[in-house]
Formats: sequence, C-alpha cells, structure tokens
Amino acid sequence: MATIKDVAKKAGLSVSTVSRYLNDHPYISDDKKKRIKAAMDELNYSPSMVATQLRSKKGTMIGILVSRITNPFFSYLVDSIEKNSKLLGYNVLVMQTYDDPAAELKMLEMLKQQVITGLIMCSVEGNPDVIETYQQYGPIVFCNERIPGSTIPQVYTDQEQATFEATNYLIGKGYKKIAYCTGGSLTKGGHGNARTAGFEKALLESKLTMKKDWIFKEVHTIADGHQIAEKILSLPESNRPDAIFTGSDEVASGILQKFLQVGKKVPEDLAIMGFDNQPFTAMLAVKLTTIAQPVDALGREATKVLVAQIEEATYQIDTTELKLELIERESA
Amino acid sequence: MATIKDVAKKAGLSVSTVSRYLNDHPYISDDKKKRIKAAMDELNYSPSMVATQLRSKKGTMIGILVSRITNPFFSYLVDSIEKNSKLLGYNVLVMQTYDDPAAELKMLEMLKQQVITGLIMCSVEGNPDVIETYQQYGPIVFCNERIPGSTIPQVYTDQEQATFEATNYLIGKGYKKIAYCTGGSLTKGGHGNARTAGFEKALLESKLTMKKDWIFKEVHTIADGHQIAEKILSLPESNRPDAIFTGSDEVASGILQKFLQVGKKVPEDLAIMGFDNQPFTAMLAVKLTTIAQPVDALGREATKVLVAQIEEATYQIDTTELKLELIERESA
DNA sequence: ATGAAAGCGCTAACAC
DNA sequence: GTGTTAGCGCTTTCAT
Repeated sequence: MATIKDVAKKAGLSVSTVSRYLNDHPYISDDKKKRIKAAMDELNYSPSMVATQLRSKKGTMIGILVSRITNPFFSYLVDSIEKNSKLLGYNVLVMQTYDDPAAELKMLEMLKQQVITGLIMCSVEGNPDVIETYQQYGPIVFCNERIPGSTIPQVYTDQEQATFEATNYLIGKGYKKIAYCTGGSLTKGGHGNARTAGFEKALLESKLTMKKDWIFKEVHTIADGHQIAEKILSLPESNRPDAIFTGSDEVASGILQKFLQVGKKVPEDLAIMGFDNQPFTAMLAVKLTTIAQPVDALGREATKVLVAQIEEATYQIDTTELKLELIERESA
Repeated sequence: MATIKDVAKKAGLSVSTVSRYLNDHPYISDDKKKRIKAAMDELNYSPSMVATQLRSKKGTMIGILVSRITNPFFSYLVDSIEKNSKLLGYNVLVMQTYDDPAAELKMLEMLKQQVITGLIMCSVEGNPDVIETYQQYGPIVFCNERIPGSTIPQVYTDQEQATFEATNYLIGKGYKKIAYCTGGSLTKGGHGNARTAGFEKALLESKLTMKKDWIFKEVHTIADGHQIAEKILSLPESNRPDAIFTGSDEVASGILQKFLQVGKKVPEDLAIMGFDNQPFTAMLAVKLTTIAQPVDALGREATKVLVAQIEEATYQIDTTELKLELIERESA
C-alpha cells in the first residue's frame, strides 16, 4: 500500500504539499496539483483513514444502537439514519442490544475508544446517569426513547399521549376489559414507560382497572403474540379481556393469527390495537388498527442533531413531523 | 483522555510493559499487573482503537453491503451477520446501496482504506472483475449473491433450481401464462440472473413463452406491487397472465392487495408466488405461497468464512442448511 | 521480566 | 506556495 510519502517522492514534492492537496487547502499551484494527482493514480493511492483519524481526531463513523434490527420499526429507522448520515458524510456502525445492557455498554466504550464519533441510541437499557458520563467522549442522542430529565438531546414522539388517546379510542368503542402488552420490563426507568403511563392514565380516568392476568411484558415477536393469545384463551371466559393494546404490530399480528386459527373473531371476540403501522398491517386477514410512527423524520432529526454536535454547530430539532397518528382499520 | 503514557507514568513503569499487559503477553510479574490495573482504573483509561490499528494493522470491523435494510430478507441477514460477528469479536458497518454501484464502490474503498477489515457483499451491482481487484486489501465474501466463475468465496443457495421448481409447480397446477418480476435489471451479470435462468428453463421445457408485457424488472416494494397489479389489470383480458412469479414477498403482497381491493380473486384470477417467506406472509388475507430462504445459515456461514480469512485460518462452508424450500399456502 | 526507541501514515505549526 | 519537523497513541524489535 502506497503512503503519502510515496506519493510525495514520486511527485517530487514534500508530504505537506500532498497533505494539503488531500485536504484541499488553498494555494497549491495547478501544476503541482496535476503532478500529485498523477502520482496518486499511478500508485493507486488511498489515504489511510486510520492514520488520518489518529492525527486529526476527526472520525466519520456514527454508531446506532437498536434492540433488534429485524423489528421493521428499527430497520426503517436505521434506513433513515443511514441515508441521512451518508448525505452528511458519515458511515454507520450498527449494533443490536437484544435488550442486553452489556451490549449497550460495549457501544458506549466504542465512543470512548474513538471507534465511533457519535452515537444514536434508539433503545436504552442501562442507567441514564452512567450513559450521560459518556458524553465527554462524544455526542450522544436518544432517538425514539425519551428519558425525562436527561441532559442528552432527544428526538421523540409523545408516546404517552398517543397511547392515552389509543386507549380512549378503545374505551370509546365500549371496551372495558383492556389488556396491555409491552416490550419493556415494566420496571421504573425501563423502556416503554411512557406508553404504560398513557395507558394507565386512560384507564384511571374511566375508572377501569388493570388486571395482573392482562399484563404481558417483554414481548416483541409474532411468536410472543401466539403465546399471549394462548394465555388469553386459557383464561375462564368471564375473566378474558375484550380488547388488547399491544404496543407492537408484530405481537398484534401474532395474537390475531392465533385467534383466527381457533375460529375466534376479531374484533368481536377481542379488539386488537397494534403499534408502528408496519407496511403489512394493512394487508392482514383482519386489517390492523394501529399507530403510525414518523420513522423517517425520527431518523432524520436524530442524525441532524448528532452531526450538528459532532461538527460543533447548533441545530434546532424540527418537531413538526414528529407526530404519532392513530390509523383506524378493522381490528379495533 | 488518558494515554498509555499516562498509565505508564502513574504505575512507574515503561509504556512497553503496559502495552504488554494490554496484549496479555506472558511474563509480567503479578505485582506489576496490579499496579497497571490500578493506574488504568484511576485514570479511567481505554486504549485507543485507532492508534492500535494504525500500528498493528489489525482491525475489528466488518462491512456489510445490502441493497435495502428495510427489506426483511436483508434485515434478517444483517441480524444473523451481526450476531455471529459479535460472537467472533467483530463489529459491523452497514451500508445500503439502493442498487447504486457508486455506494458499493465506496464500501470497497473503505476496505482499501482499512476502515473495514473484511467485507460481506449481500448484493452486488458492480463489475465482479473490479471487485476482485479489491481482494488484495482484505477478504471479501459474496453472501446470497452468486457470481459464477468468481474467485471470491461465495455462500449461496441454488436459486436457479428453486425458481425452476417453483415455476414448474405453477405449470403443474395448470397455469400457462406466467408473468415474472425481478429486482434486477435483467442485464447479463446483474443480480437475480440465477432466478431468471431457472424461470426461463422451466418455461422452455414446457414450451411456454415469455411475453414482454409480463416481465417486470427493478421491482422491490409493496408499492411496486401495486403498480404491477394495475398494469396487469389494464391489459386486455385475453392478454393477462394467469400466474406470477414475483421473486419478493413484498411485491407479491402488493399485487395481492391491489387485486383483492378491486374485487379479484387469488389464486383464481391470478396465482401469486412470493419469495423469502417473510413472517407476515402466513397471515395475509390470502396466505402467500412462497419460497423460504435459510437466512440464518446464510449469515452465519458468510461470517465464518470471512472471519476465517481475516484470521488466516481455513473454514469449510457447511452447506447442509443452505437449502431453499417451497412453502405451499393459498396464493398459488 | 522490563525499558528505550523507532516507527505506523498522517496533520499542522512554523519557517522560508 | 512549499518544505521541515514534531508528534497523534500505540506496538515492536532490540537491548539489558
């Protein structure tokens, strides 16, 4: 591999001139520019990013933390962040946590070790206070996750309000026995808390109660949905919910599928509310009523905030598109 | 940020000893190990990956090239590669090409610039011959894409055979006017060629013909499926296909949805064959007949081959799981 | 077992 | 405009 030194020698110039050329500094004579270009081509030279970065301290890699990339919400989010990053001259290092705080810490360490120049956390498992201590090593932004009172910039939607409204929508339709699913662990500070708060608030206002048997935590997949359906169906009829807020289209679909399989009707036997408005939800046997997330805007704004911080500029988040929207279809 | 020098000073030792500690060399006295550890903790020290890499030439980042991460096939593939890489001590840099050869080249350049230590190409747009020239800068493996005659290691399934069989399945059901969709551009050497070959072979053997009007190229999304459906429906009835091989569950779903919307029946009015067996295909209003891909195995084997090459070991690809399987449901 | 010192490839004063 | 030079933080001979 040719180095800047080789190029300088071949062009009969000093390394500094070549370095200037690389960083397109002003004031290099055209004649020399051509000689340098020729030498580079001849040697098939590419500057070493590693050396550049060691010296200049400026990296070009952004880290993205998601819990599971196979969740379409996250794959669309990564898509948005990747596209916007590329536009701004950055590359993305993607890491899945699978809800493991250790993976998250590993990513934070990479920020410290300068592997990444900035970090977008689309899911957070660890203690926000310790995450904050990593800000000294590079900018961090929370995307989608909202951590009240944190000093870390956040790009988010109002999930509490949306869940509140969605639950009221259910209540308004006459459902009184509403079950609840969450991807979180239901511990304070864990994720999914905003939604839980909105759900509880709606129930409280209507003097409805939450039953232990109707709460499902740490559920994410279609298979989880199957299990939930089975649990519900194994309950005595008198004790079964008549509606369920799932917090995930995948879980919702799983429940739906199992109910249909055993000959139940949706929403007559169970009304199902999804979350995310994933593309396929409009095509299911019973079209899913769900909540659309502004995933493109979420990714775009998060990227812009992060890059602004990296480049020591300021950027005011544009919140106009960051709205959740209830999509009314057939399942509830 | 503390450096190795600071640690050495604080521990009253030389940088070399600290470096040895970092790389757990043999023969450091326990006493000194403790002093080093203490100094590191006190200074909150983390070695700089960048400096380490500049010196040692050993990186820990693997590049993954996909066309669109929002395609569930790719998100599952990335999931598999990411998980397996992590297991082997590597991180992943993900880049989407959106079928743009320039993006692909950019990634190849990153291999040259040592940003990534190895590259898994899950989609290839550019000229295989020029891709091969990049092997001098680091190992490359093709995953899913098969490029006959290339010296680059490949992990793939037999898509030609599977498409041949799927088409024969359609023919066996009595369909004679079979349309065809591909994500590729239908140029020689472009992707999707294996499938096209299998399709053509099946048609040829049954003396069926391909019609221009029944060929759809560069289609990927549900929206593309909608358009295809509209084009088919705009054809005079006598000239409409009675079945369609889509090469993509997303496209298949789009076609299905539009047909159902206008009151057509599937498979009676049009038999639809998907590809990928994405989770939601079993839950559509008309369950999709499709082809399951061994995506976990694909990702795992690709990662193992690549890492073996990076670490200068040898690895024999385990092909036992690399089989495509026709999943017969309702749409065809 | 430990240390001194020479770079890895590049950037950025500083000098001319 | 262009060249000289001192590092960035680490690894790695080569001594001892």
